[in-house]
Amino acid sequence: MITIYDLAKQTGFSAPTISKALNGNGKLSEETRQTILEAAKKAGYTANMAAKSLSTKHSRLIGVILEDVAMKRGFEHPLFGGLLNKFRNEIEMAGYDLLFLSKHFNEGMSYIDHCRYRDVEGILVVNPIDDDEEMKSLGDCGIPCVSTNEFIPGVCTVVSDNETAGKMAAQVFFEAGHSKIGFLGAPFRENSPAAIERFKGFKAEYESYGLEFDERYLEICNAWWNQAGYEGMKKLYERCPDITAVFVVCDALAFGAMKYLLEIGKSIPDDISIIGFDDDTTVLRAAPTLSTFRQDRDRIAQLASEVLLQEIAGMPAPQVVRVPVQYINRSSVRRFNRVSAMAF
Amino acid sequence: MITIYDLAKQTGFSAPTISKALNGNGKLSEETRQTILEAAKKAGYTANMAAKSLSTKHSRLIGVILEDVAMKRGFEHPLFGGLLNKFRNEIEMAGYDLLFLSKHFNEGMSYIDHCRYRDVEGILVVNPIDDDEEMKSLGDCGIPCVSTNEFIPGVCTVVSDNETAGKMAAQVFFEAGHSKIGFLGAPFRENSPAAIERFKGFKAEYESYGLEFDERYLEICNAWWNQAGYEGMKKLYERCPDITAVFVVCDALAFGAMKYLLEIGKSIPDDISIIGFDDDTTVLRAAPTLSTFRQDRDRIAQLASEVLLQEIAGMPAPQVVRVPVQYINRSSVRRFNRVSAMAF
DNA sequence: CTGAAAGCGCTTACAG
DNA sequence: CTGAAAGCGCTTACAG
Repeated sequence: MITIYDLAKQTGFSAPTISKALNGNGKLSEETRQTILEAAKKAGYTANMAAKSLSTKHSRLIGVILEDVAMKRGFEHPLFGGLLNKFRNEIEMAGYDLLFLSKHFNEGMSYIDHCRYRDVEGILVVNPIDDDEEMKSLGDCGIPCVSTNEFIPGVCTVVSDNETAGKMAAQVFFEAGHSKIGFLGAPFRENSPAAIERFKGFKAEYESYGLEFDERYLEICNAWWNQAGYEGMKKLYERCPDITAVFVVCDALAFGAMKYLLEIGKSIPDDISIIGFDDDTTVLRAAPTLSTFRQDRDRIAQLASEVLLQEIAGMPAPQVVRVPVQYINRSSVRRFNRVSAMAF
Repeated sequence: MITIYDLAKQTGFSAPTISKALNGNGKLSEETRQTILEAAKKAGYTANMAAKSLSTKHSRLIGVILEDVAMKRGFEHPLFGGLLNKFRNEIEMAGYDLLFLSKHFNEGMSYIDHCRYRDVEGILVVNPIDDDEEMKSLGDCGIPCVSTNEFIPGVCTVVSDNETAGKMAAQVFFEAGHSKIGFLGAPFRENSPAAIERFKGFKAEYESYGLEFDERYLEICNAWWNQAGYEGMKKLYERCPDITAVFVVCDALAFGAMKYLLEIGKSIPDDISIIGFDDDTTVLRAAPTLSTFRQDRDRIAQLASEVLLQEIAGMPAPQVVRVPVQYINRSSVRRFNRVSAMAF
């Protein structure tokens, strides 16, 4: 391993001068800078980040909270995997590396201790454990922080515009001639906007048509996973067999719901129309292909990295950044003809 | 941030003594060790890894090569996402953190330079770019290395027993009464065992029944992705409409193949049976559910981490470690009755 | 424009 | 069993 001192010897300059040349700061004659850079290149010099980090207090590390227990699926999450790809690219362009925060060291080191241990400069919260007490203190731990789902006090959240999406879902169904529309939700957790906000928008739009939303048409599944969608759909359908459409709060649940409906001999969309949420990478595999709202993973990741980098640079961050969602019409929504549509 | 010197002042011992107590090495009286540990706990002391790393040359970092360009899908890969979850857990239990190696810094830093930059102690190669020249030198870069797919000179590969799986696929079909069996492959790349080995086993088993495998029944799709499976299946079927079964080299391709077959009005498995490979997390969503070979992500990850940790500890590694694959029978294979079966 | 000195927080021989 | 000294590779004021 070759160091700054080796370069110093080779070029005849001092270590601090080498450092300045390499980092492009301080005043140096163009000539010596060139000499040094060439020597560094020739020698195959690579800086040692541990030393840099120790003396500058800048580790160039971004901590990521991404859990894989229970229904959290770590890298396998259908939304967060793509988001992380993009976030990683953005952050690397800025010279940072990702470091996954963990509580698995020494009988349960906290996330914040892990950050101190590695001198992490910023934190991306993707997927914390439900109701993790530590989340409450993240906002004032002194490390810049951004979240891409959960609301955390004092932390900027970059998240899809769920409420508008909920409204759009209701609109799509209304315009296609539906009026008996079910809502298949997931647990309404205070800090997790996804399910609550989508329902809020959906209900508001529904009622803006002068109708009252019957709470019997709302079924909250007990998780975000296929089987929960299957069971939720069963309950909803058995309670309200008159529904002609269902807005499902995520694609995974929608697949479960479709499975149930197909099993009992219903046709989608002829008997029952479905709209999902996420635009899961595998949506195209199932038949019928699911109409859904695409969450813009790339945009969320990009904005999250921008906000975080700005915070690291000392600038303030907004409390929430909303990212528009796109409705993708495939083949799970039936359009009634004009007459039927006017009939409701 | 509290340091070892703070603890030294508080307890009256010297910095080296604090260090020994904290690390549990060197000879120390049980009493002073306890005093120091308590003080550290009380003060909320967290070691600084940059300093540790600089003085010990041990970063406790494992570099991971995981690309997301082209058909590589980074965190979204259906097999590698789960593998990484498990690998991450294993490696964290051993006190290491993951660090994703990148070529995105300073106009194209190499993986190896990235490793030196961060003092990475070991490398996991999950998903390199095809024919990356740098892979050739990885084996003798001096950093312990393990691969979970690609064959790399001088690097241990932990990988599914593809050849046996290929044999099993042929067996399953034969036992179900099929004899006109197609093979839908993916690019045969020299260093990438998946497609080649599965075909090799399949063909060997096929021929062990005294039949000759007609190369017209082999179709190589041009990628590992749905659309390629669709197109490959179209070619294969148009060339050999007499097939009653197809072994597809991965589930993603199988979904595309099934889509084509369903579109032209074929029934699966009544007209054509399909066996896939991987056991994609979303296999259950499509109808019919795909019979496939489950690659044991957890076991591969666990063995890879064991091998890597051992290498780091200075022990030699085997060249290849094979992990058994499990056939999962779902609903995409038709069983002919005994008479038909005897007829082939 | 360039360099000598000191420091970042920790560990490693080596004394005692 | 405990501590003084030196070093890991780099950077930051501060002189000159």
